[in-house]
Amino acid sequence: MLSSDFIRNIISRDVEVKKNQGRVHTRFPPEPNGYLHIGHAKSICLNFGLAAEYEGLCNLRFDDTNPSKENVEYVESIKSDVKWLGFDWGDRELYASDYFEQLYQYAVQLIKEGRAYVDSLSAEEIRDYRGTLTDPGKESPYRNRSVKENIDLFERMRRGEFKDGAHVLRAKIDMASPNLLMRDPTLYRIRWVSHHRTGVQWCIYPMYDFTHCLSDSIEGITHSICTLEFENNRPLYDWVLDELGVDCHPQQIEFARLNLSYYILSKRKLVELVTGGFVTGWDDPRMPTISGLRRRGYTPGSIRSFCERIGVAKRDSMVDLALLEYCIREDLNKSTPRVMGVLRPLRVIIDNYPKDQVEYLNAANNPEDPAMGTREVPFSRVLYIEKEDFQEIPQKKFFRLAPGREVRLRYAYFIKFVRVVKDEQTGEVVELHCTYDPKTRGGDSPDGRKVKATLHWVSAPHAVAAEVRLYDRLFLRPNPEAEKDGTDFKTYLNPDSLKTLTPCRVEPTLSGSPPGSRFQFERLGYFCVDPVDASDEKLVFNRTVTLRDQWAKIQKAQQHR
RNA sequence: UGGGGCGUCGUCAAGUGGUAAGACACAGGAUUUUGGUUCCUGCAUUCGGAGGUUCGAAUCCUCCCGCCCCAGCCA
Repeated sequence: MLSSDFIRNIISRDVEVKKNQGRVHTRFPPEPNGYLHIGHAKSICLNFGLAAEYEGLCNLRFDDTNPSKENVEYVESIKSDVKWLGFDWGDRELYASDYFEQLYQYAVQLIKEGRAYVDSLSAEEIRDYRGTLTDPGKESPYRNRSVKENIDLFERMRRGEFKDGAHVLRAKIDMASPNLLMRDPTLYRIRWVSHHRTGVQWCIYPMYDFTHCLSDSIEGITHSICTLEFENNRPLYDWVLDELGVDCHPQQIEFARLNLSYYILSKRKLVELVTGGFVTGWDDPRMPTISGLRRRGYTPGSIRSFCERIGVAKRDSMVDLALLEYCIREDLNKSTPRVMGVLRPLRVIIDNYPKDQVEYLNAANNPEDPAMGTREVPFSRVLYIEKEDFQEIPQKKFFRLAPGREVRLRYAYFIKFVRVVKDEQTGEVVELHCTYDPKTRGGDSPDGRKVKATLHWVSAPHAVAAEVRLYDRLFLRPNPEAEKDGTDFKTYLNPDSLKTLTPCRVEPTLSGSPPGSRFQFERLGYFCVDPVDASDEKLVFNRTVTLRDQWAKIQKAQQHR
């Protein structure tokens, strides 16, 4: 076993002592009320990973007990995201709503045993009766209704004789419990809402605490893994199963949910970003959703690797975004073809290059992997280079193109600066004139002369226009939710999280690239063809992540000096 | 101020009485036709704090401090 964490320790021990006959059966139980995000990926990798490691099974179970917030769009997105991440639930696509009848019968059993009652207090009254953190609650006047009356009322609740909120079914536990969840928790409420799967079949719906443990039990789950905030619910989880005397009593184990710096992983807040138009949708490449990361160009493997590296523990933590970026670079570096594209084009004229000549130069598709072959890149008298690769008055440690300098054009020639042409009005650099050394074809100098920089470039007449979207972190602060003064998290939205550049110039091999295809633009970063907005006529690239950038660090250090 | 959890490097995280793994980040250096990659090197005499037990403590005990969760007919 590669990784060791407290959950795997528990399960290993259980398997060793043949608990559950040595069987391991987990489940991933999303509520279909939003899209999955990278925090869910942690749970998915954990639950499906455990099942795989211990040769067990993992169910996909939708926890769909609150029809007013759930819908099929979410169900479909969740299925496709889990699948995309590389996991398979076989024929075990399950729904808590499939157990509604069974759950109802369990509730009846609880009533018959005198462990549940129909309460007719209003929601506000129930809140008042619950007490506070320090004061015990008091018992509802309806708490001692007879079993017969409770059964009658509960049946009529099901039949639809009452309005929303008229009655609820409550467990009869202990109104003085120091654990508020044990103060007669609600088990069923009346909701005249159509359910995305059961339609109008039901007007009463079971609550999470009643549903979850029993669904686990029904499915034969051995280890029910959830996040820390459910730790308080565990006594209730166990209470329900114990009172009902079910055969299968899974063990609930809680771990800390993921927090990622410069992002937000609260479903409620992500919904807010989507509905408020702060992003273009759930799959906006700036979103930490699985669909957003996918559109951004992240690979399933990189996300799985990330989830392995962050580990599993019980302490609240904030994982550095840099780790996620490390994982995607690591994956893409090995697998992605190199290509040249100029984001902010600056025209360069090679004065001594024959006017109508075109040469095709050989370029490696991936220096990391010769098996990926080579391609021919056209070179001509007029080229584009990156604006930031020229400085008229070079700053310290800048060793790209500048007056008097010679640099290499990748896979092409050494070129030497001749003169700069500026806009008379603005003083802006509009064009460069250079000369090339024909003896350096391919990028090597026969006289062994060295050059300090290699630039990427594109032949102007052959270049293909493209739109490039530069994405950056969504928030300015590492933890936008933690600002104590009550500031709204949206205050810290990064105004530069998206920069759209157009027209950019990319090498001709890129025309017609299929949606979703990934490339490394040399010296810039990893990009993928946007699966939504790109078309045959229009190339659109999303920047997945930049390359590590030593030069950017030097510049930053110089600024701070 | 009730109850339940958690505190090990900047960030994650192993460690379960025998003398602080690993990863990311960071800092140097080597290689390099991507200021990329790769490769070396460095990076917690110390585990929230204070006492105690022990030959020996991050691990056991006591007290203290800090952070998170719970008062939905949400999950």
